[in-house]
Amino acid sequence: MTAKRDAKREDLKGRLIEAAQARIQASGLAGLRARDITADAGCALGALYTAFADLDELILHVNSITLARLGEALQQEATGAAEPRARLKALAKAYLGFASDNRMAWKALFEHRMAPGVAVPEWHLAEHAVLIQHLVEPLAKLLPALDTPDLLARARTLFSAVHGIVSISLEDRFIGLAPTDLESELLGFVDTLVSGLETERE
Amino acid sequence: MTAKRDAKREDLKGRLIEAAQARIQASGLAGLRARDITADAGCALGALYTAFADLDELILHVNSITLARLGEALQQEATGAAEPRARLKALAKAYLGFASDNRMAWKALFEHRMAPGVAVPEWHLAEHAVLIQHLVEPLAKLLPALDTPDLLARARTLFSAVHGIVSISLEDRFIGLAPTDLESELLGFVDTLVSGLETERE
DNA sequence: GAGGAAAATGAACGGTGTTCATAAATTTCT
DNA sequence: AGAAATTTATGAACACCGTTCATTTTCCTC
Repeated sequence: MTAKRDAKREDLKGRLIEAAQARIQASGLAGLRARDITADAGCALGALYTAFADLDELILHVNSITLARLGEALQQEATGAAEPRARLKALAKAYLGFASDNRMAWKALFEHRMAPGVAVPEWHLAEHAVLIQHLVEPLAKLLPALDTPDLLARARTLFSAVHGIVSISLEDRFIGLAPTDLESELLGFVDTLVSGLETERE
Repeated sequence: MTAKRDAKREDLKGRLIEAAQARIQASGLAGLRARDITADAGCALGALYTAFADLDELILHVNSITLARLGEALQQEATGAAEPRARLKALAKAYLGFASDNRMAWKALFEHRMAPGVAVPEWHLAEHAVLIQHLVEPLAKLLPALDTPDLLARARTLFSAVHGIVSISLEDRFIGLAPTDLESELLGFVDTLVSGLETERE
């Protein structure tokens, strides 16, 4: 029976993930240090490498949890309005809300890069894909003539556009908008795009 | 007369910028090493810190040059078509073309982060703002009722959306589109958005 | 409980950006 | 033009990073 071993191992993994999550939330991905994480988790520096292959793998697990939380936030909105326009706007608003409420964790999702030549694991790519799935259903109602591959492409494009708007606004690179202006700007954008889709359908 | 001093100083700066630019183009921002740059530029390691405050300042100068080249690429397209729809599509296409032709340099524009607590210098923010300016004129034709602040907000939103579509597609995070599909998807997006803007105007 | 296997430890390693006493080069003064 | 003063180039040294590994400690099997 190796119960105690496995339990300790899982406990250590959990504490490391939690510590890394807290550090990311506080100082962002750039401020993440293996020595800080292990100190917070109450273990030795080397213990991190008995639980995970390297820091990247640990970050991937933190991002997994963030994606799950983001997925829940979107799921709540997706079950609300039935009309495609209202639902897409609700999803965009929820995405913006999550991003500004969990700024550092959300930024980590897209800032993190694997070591050169190392691909993102398949299971993590699949978790990202879920974000797009929420858009397919309302888009299908809006564009009944499209087949599945085309719908997926449109959904990915729409997600990318919304992500770009949220992303650039929450960075300091361009002159920022007030949060309330950002929301109305984003919802206006979705409105315009939906109107365009309806027009083209005719 | 301090002519020789200034000339040498400018020459050193130029060689460092050129070396950094080549390294970024070859291995990206993540593969940039102070020792590699100074070796390529033919100077000692410490010389970098007599020409620039730190690596960040050097990267900022490389990004400046990239922004200037991107600006030229957009300028060429901006003087072509007169119709707003055609011009916005030409600009989006040019942006995508520049991004895929200069992938590493383009990525560096948005991946680079200053040290924590240090703001991006004003002169560099201004260089970014130029990207948006190209969109204002065609948008003004499309939306004659809007005042300047609103036009700027719409232009920034449109740029962010196009940037998001290009950005996520050129990364490996989501399932990628073939380059040719990406272009038609992007142009279709601009088409839809312009149609939406025309509809709402009525 | 004894013996063996697995895991935790933290000092040590190689590599990073940055600094700094020293040396070289350039300008200024007489 | 030559000497003194000032600025700049140098690269070894520093602090810090992720990661490794011989050693110790803990846990499982018998």
